[in-house]
Amino acid sequence: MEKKFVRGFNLSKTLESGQFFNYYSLDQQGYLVVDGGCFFEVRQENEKILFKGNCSEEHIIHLFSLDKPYDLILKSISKDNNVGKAISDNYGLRIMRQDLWQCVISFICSSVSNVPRIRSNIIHLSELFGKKLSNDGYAFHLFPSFDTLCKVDEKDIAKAGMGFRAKYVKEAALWFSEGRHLGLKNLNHSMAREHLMEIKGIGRKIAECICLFSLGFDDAFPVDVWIKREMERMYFKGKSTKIDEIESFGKEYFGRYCGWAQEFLFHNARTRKN
DNA sequence: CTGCAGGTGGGTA
DNA sequence: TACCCACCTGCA
Repeated sequence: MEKKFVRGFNLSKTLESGQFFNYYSLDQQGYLVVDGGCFFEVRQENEKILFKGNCSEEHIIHLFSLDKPYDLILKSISKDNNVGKAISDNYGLRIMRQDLWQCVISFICSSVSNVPRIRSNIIHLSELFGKKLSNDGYAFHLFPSFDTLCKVDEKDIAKAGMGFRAKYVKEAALWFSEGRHLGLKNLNHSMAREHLMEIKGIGRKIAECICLFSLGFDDAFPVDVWIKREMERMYFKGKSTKIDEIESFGKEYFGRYCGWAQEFLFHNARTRKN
């Protein structure tokens, strides 16, 4: 196991916050994390993370955004008691930057769905089409490549249980195999979002998720029904408000790290009792 | 059994 | 532009 000292990081909260789906719980608060073709075992002991796998420390730092100025970010989005409380309840939660292809498929699967089901879709896709590996006496699968999935029949993709989204998964695989994703990392936020929306099954909200959870645009602000309800309650006196209006309010109010504010509010709304 | 869920695309006025 | 509704499937 390699070790790394970390501050302002909570592994469990980050992995289980609904931004990332390809992980398995192991014994002793450990996880197996799969990020595209990369995998590692990881666990946290206070301000130390222990990890072992086929990817570098740099990859893990990038994946968990450990290179970003956490306390500065928190300070910049701490506008009021609503976010302040969400932050203190979830200190250590970070935005990840996961493998682009895996992120695209995960969020295509997210429409009108829920976290357990999205995880199930991703894991089934991996079991059906991803490379099988063994590690310390257990087996798991890498996430299948787009080159693999673009040769698979849509009907077979659907066996992973994503229903009507299977055709969008297939379309995304073809889009990637044509190399359409290659320039994405050089585009600015709004160009990248527009480009992603060329894929059927990716609209505004999912494109923003990919910008935030893979491409590292800290000012992406996806508005789903959870955030919508939460922000209507907090900032619009409970009045039903258009998604566009909530998005522009969020960007204006929270500033260049508004995506991080979104994640804290989202997590807060989703885990609230009752 | 019915109804609904972390959106989107396609159709209509 | 602004609505409406079907869409797979799992789970209440």
